[in-house]
Amino acid sequence: STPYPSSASLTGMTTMSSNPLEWTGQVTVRKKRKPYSKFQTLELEKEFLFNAYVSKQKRWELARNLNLTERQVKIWFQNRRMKNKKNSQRQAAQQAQNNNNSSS
Amino acid sequence: AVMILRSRFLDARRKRRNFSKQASEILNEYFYSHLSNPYPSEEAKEELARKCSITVSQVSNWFGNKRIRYKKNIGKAQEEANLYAAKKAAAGQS
DNA sequence: GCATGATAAATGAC
DNA sequence: GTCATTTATCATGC
Repeated sequence: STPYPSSASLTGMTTMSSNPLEWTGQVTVRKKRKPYSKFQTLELEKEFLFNAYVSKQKRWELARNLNLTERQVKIWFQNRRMKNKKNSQRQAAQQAQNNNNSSS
Repeated sequence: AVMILRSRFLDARRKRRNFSKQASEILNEYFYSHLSNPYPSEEAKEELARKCSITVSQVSNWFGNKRIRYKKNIGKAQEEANLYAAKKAAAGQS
């Protein structure tokens, strides 16, 4: 259950004896991560406050106003929801820890 | 703007601490003993988290950073790899 | 001054 | 859609 297709046969490393670790090879060419501007992040956060799930119409508007692609807006909301979830879990764990300490 | 400032205080990077020597030892031993597939299962992550006294997310962060930084150092010194490889060999002796 | 841990964009599996 | 990742970047430790 590896995250990426480990087809090591495409770069001709079949007879490479020095490095047999297939997981070190990245197959796909991914675009470089580029941090968003303060304005872009702020506008996205404001919309996220209204609803964590953005409609296709709203997504199109955000993409045009913030000079982003619809795919970038979609992924931003996905990542933002994961961040929210993670923070909720963190707070829940912290609260449980506090309850344990107070009950002892 | 207020939310940005608030998020700065919730940002764990503001209060980052290095892991203990024992924790780093445990994580490195697992990494180099599973070098062919350094992707611990959820159960393995939980066990590592307990042994290291850190959270599962911190274990995931550590392996993510370790994998990418190991990959970038292939072809360079990598004496750390040799160190743990020797340690593993010594442990495997009869 | 880099080493290190955590987070922010971006991808792919499912 | 979620979610475990990869990767660059950030912020800190020392």
